[in-house]
Amino acid sequence: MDPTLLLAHIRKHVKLDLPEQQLLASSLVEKSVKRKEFVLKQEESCKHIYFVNSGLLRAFHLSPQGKDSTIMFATKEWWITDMYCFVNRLPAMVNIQAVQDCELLSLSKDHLDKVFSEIPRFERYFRILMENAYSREQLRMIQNLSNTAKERYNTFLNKYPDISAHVTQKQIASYLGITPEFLSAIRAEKD
Amino acid sequence: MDPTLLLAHIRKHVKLDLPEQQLLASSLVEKSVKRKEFVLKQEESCKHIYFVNSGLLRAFHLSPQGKDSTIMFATKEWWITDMYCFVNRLPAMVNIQAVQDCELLSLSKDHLDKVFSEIPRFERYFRILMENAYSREQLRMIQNLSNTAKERYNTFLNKYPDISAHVTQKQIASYLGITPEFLSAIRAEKD
DNA sequence: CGTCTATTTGAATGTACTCAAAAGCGGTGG
DNA sequence: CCACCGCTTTTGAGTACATTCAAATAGACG
Repeated sequence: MDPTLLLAHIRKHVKLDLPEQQLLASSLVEKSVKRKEFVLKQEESCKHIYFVNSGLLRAFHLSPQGKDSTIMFATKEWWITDMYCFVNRLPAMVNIQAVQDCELLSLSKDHLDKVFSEIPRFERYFRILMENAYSREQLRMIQNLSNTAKERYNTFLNKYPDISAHVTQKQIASYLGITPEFLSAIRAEKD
Repeated sequence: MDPTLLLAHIRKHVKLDLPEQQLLASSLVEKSVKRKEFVLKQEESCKHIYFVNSGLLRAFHLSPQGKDSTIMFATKEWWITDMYCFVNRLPAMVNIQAVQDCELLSLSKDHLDKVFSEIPRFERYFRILMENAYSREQLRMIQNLSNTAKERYNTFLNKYPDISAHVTQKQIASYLGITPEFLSAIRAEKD
């Protein structure tokens, strides 16, 4: 169990003393997942949130008609879960699957609540994370509403070069909300 | 300055003692805005977050081409600001305008940070708010990606009956990411 | 090497947009 | 109180964007 990367990430936002770091570390469980393996499946209960030490994950929703919509990708230093179902203790609406082999730190809802109570500065760290996550979603919403598919594709490439290099076009299309065929056509346009 | 509604809202999530309530109240400034008046304009600096005591507001982005995209509506008991620009102290990307006459409580970023430091339980309240806001955006994203305009329209009507009753179709269309003409066509369909 | 999936290409279709014009509705001033 | 003005909503025709389906090609993995 190596919380080094997480502690470094936390340090960018708040200071934890040594006992706090140890308490946090004791709440974490290491989890390795292989490429294509699922960390969470739709309809399952979503009791954990994951910090990515290495690798790449994709969160996606499957509609009743089978349409695949990518909610987010998560790489090194990102937290990922089905937040809605995690906080409300409801069955998951999204699948989380490894795109590459991953090393994760897993934190259960019960442990998280305990850590919040015992380490107010960790709750601050999380408040900041949630502000950023909310802001990011809002920004994505603005862009989805006001830009064409082509513009959204270029924005995605610029914003997440490391991610776009490791996921398939099908997965990017699913993130942009278009079909793989149409993404292919967009890419074929000169410039 | 009447923080009654806000204190009641906070009480649903955390307990504040009397001195904490008073400290919070002393950080708030009452603000009345008339129908059509702007609380925030794009490019301005976004230094405040607003709690809605009464009335109805709309946050929207105007693209360089003049396309109007509604980010959110806020009614009684909602907080509203351009969160991305508020937390990062950047010029606003969204406009916030009163749809109806409003009574607001305004809280500056500096005061908010001070309140976070002095009242950890208020920071918890905010952490919960941000989790909910993030979850809600994520849910909206799933629906925007996987549902047709007609389905999104029906979802909106069911989810926010009080809002849909008070905003124009043009504003709903802008929230759904479609043109007013197309929304009109959707409504005209039987069933 | 063979199989499975991703990507490309193309034709036909459907969904949503633009533009223009008419009809409806609400607020304001005479 | 009514008439007018401005904005919203509706309607329709023509167009553009994006999807579906099918088939061919290319890549990745065991």
